[in-house]
Amino acid sequence: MGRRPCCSKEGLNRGAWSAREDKILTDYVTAHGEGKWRDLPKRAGLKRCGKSCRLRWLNYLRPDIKRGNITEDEENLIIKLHSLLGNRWSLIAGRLPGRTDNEIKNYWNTNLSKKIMPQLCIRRSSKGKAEANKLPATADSSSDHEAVTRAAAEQPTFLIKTKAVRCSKVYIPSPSSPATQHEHLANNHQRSELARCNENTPSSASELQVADPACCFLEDFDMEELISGFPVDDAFLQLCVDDDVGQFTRQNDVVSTDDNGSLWFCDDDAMQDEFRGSDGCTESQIAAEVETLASLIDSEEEHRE
DNA sequence: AAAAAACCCAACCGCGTTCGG
DNA sequence: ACCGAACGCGGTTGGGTTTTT
Repeated sequence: MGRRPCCSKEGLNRGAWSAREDKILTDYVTAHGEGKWRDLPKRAGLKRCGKSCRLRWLNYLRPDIKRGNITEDEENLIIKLHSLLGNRWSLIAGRLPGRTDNEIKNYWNTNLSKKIMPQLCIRRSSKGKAEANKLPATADSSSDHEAVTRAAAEQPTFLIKTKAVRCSKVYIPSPSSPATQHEHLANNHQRSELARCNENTPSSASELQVADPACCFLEDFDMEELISGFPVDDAFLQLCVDDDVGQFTRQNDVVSTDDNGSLWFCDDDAMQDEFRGSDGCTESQIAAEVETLASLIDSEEEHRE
């Protein structure tokens, strides 16, 4: 059974939006608020798919949208966040007020990816691609591809794997290495702060100042996702079996430890091996990155005030 | 000046996740 | 617990604009 299309495409406008359509959509959303995108076109009298309306509103018409002129600070933040989060554009955009995920994604693809990884800069153009499609793969093009793959593999990366792709495992590195004893999560107080963030309990500003800046920064991230980069000890293990955090063990995942004492919420040995064998990303590197990011954002917010 | 190539970004598409009945 | 609808996300495409030849 195929997926039902989001709407009937027949008789609908496609492509660029006209000023009149923009006005209709803006007026409608201003009057009725966001949501119910599927019904919106009919109610507003637009010949557009609901999805298209949503996208147009979120990426272009919203009043708080900031357009163009990405500042150096924003650029640095994007680079930093991308190194931590990868292509999680919506998360990155969430840290850049007024910027949309689409804008950041485009900006990354057209500007930053070249700056960061010039060796990966193989132009994508519809014409070029059409040409490429016409031509059989040459020795040169395949070696280019290999070079790109190699460069990508060699590129140091400190990604926080915020969402498992086709896998629900959560990997918690071993506490045994000295590097795992990094300061800002080394005591139970801070760990409990972390747990509280996870409960989505609103914390007062003063409370948050007491907590680790990294924790404050992490407050509105999905802690279940981010926790994969943190060390584990007995107290944390206990948290895992408590109801509040017990969600880590959902979906029939099996909690196990490996030879290094690392904790796995996954019973797939092959995947564990693959994950372990990936890059050399250490907990301390992640911690340092998060801390840097936290102070960066703090200073940015101070600057705005 | 014209054609081709490159660039840029809005919009589309399909899939995964969340929500509500 | 299940299922379908709605939503949200990230990858990709298409076409307008700018730059190069």
